[in-house]
Amino acid sequence: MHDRPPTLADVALRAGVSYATADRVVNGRGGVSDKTVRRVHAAVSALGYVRNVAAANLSQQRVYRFVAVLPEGSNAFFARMRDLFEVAAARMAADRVTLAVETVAAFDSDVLRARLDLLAGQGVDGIALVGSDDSSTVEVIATLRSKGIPVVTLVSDVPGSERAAYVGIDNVIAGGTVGRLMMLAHGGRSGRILPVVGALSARDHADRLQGLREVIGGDITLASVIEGRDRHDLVETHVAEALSADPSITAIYSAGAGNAGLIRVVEALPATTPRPIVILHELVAHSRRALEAGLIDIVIDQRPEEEVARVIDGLRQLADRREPVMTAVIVPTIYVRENLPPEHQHTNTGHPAR
Amino acid sequence: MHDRPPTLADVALRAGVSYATADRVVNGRGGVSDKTVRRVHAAVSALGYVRNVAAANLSQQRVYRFVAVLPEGSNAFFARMRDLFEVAAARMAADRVTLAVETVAAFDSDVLRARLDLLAGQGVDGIALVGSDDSSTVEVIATLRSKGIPVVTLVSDVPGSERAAYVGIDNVIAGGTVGRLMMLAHGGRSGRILPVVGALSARDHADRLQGLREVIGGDITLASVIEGRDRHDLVETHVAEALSADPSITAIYSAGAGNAGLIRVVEALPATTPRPIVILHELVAHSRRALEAGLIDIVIDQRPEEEVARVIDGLRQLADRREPVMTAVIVPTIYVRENLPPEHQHTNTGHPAR
DNA sequence: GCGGGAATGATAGACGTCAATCATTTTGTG
DNA sequence: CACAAAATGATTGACGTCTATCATTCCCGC
Repeated sequence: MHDRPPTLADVALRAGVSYATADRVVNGRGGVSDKTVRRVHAAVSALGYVRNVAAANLSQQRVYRFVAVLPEGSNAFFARMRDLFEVAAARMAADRVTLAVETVAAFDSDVLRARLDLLAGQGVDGIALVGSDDSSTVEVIATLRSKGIPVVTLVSDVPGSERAAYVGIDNVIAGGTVGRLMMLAHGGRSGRILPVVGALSARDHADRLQGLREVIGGDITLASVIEGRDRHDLVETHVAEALSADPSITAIYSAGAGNAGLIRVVEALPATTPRPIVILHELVAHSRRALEAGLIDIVIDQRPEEEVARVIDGLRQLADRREPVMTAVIVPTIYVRENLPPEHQHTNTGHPAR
Repeated sequence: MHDRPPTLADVALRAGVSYATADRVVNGRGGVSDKTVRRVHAAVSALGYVRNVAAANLSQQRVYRFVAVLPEGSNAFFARMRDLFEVAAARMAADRVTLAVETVAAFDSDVLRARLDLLAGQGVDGIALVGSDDSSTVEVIATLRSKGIPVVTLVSDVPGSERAAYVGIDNVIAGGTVGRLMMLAHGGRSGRILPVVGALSARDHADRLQGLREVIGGDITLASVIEGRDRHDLVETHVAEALSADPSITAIYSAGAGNAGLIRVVEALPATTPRPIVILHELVAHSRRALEAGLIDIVIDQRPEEEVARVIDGLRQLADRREPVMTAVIVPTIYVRENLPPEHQHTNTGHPAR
């Protein structure tokens, strides 16, 4: 028979107490004798009672207000992330969760601070932001926290801050993964890897290089690091120079952005010699095309979809004061030409109301 | 100000109609003039109304009853999947979704059929099952469907059946991914891959081999296929034999189960010569340990966690008659030693009620 | 055994939607 | 203009939980 799930009224009946008492127990309002508490708990587990969250949320008419702050600009990765947040926001509207996506000038911590201060005054239940490694951000997070607004860092952590959680990959692990693949691709032969980063001072890029170094061994060496400022044009010229200057280079690892430039260099390489092994980060339009065209070998991706999902999940848990919240480590994913996920749609796929 | 999300009453007011009429429109009950329909729709989008699913579910007191049918036995992969389903079931109880996990003797379609017939009579809202390629299963699915019970196939599809969706990897793609990695690992040199499957008659294993064949080229050849019946002992003896018989083997690809035997062989290999490249499927306890120990190179995983999540999602959508449901293609994931996800906990992490 | 505080009971309104029912108004047709 | 049919309005109870208030019973120390 279709037995409906037990309600709190059922529990009260079973425990031989009134609804009010059962409610006092399950909601921890106090003023109930130990004996009765035990009786109610026994009834709860005997019946397998779980409170109906739909009803609970309805009665409390709880509304979650979250804000995601992303760096603005044309960077393909963050554009995708913005997109993902917006899709997620649309889908969550039905659950009374509002998620506003904001952009601030990248790395301008004053603007960020001003914006966050403003938000703090408006009853926001949680904030997700892309961390940067300066003291100003640490302070802002502390301020928000003191006002009871939890902050989740995303993609890049703010070490030493009071962020409730970090959602993103461990960049040392990502670099190590690349190192392992480089070892595999060289198969015991000697080789020389050309590392390309945005800037060595950027924490995440440095971490990736470190991870790489920890794993490679044998006859694999590193050429001197190119700093491309994450700009296509600079990466292009510097990599082209390095390749012609050092013919012993067998592989390229780009730990940062500006990969369209790198891809152009590879494309222009003479077809006579085997091209170097190329591994780079983030599956976006141009890296995807290059992978499909066989210009590069592997893309390491941090799965922004999953990051977005976890951020929202984490924010919701925090808003419900349901600690502890896990520091969700996302593991970097390896894409080759064959296991690419279906191309991402730009259209907002909102569910029609039935 | 904290404006609460608009309710249907707000929409009605805005549209200048009664609540009843607004309800008729949004729930498609008919009997409303076109003009009014348009007015209501305009109000809906003007206010950004989204129906409160919590309230809706509450009023309808909808209970979803799903069943997942998995093959029984000690197979590590399905044991993990069972686990995942059970954890998911516990977590979903709060949402009035019940998910029963059942096991039937693997590949015994008569038992499966009997079980499913029984379930069909008991008001189940959806069934997930691991497909097999026989006509009996096709029939059962058709019967269920005719009774209005949607079926989702999992891990292995039932081609030509009326399943509403398939959740799992495309095995040709998985094999192709392995092929690409094999090419990369051989780096232009010649090589010989030893393929190990459970049985060539198994659709999924054959697909994986086909995918492999499509991608490899150059000087890479395939040794003759070993059929290990997915049994550790058989795999162990056959692979050991093949390796000593053919010293030109540079790589092993195991498309099926029984990999503990394969790992034992690799472990026993003399340390003098470089060991072959080893790629196999499914991240379970023993494959994980082998990867960590450097005995194997790569594990291809189908992310059972994601599959479980999608199955449940899909079943819910189907139960709500919210077609069309996507045939969710899950992309195989590549694990090397460095990017392994955190070890999976066997404990049920149920959320405490607040 | 009496007073007082603690424990428990009883009950009601609110949340937003769904699914009814019945009453009333508008519209179209001859 | 009358009349039926179509469209719309008005209203109600139910879903399960939360929160609140007030009434009642219990137990303890004196």
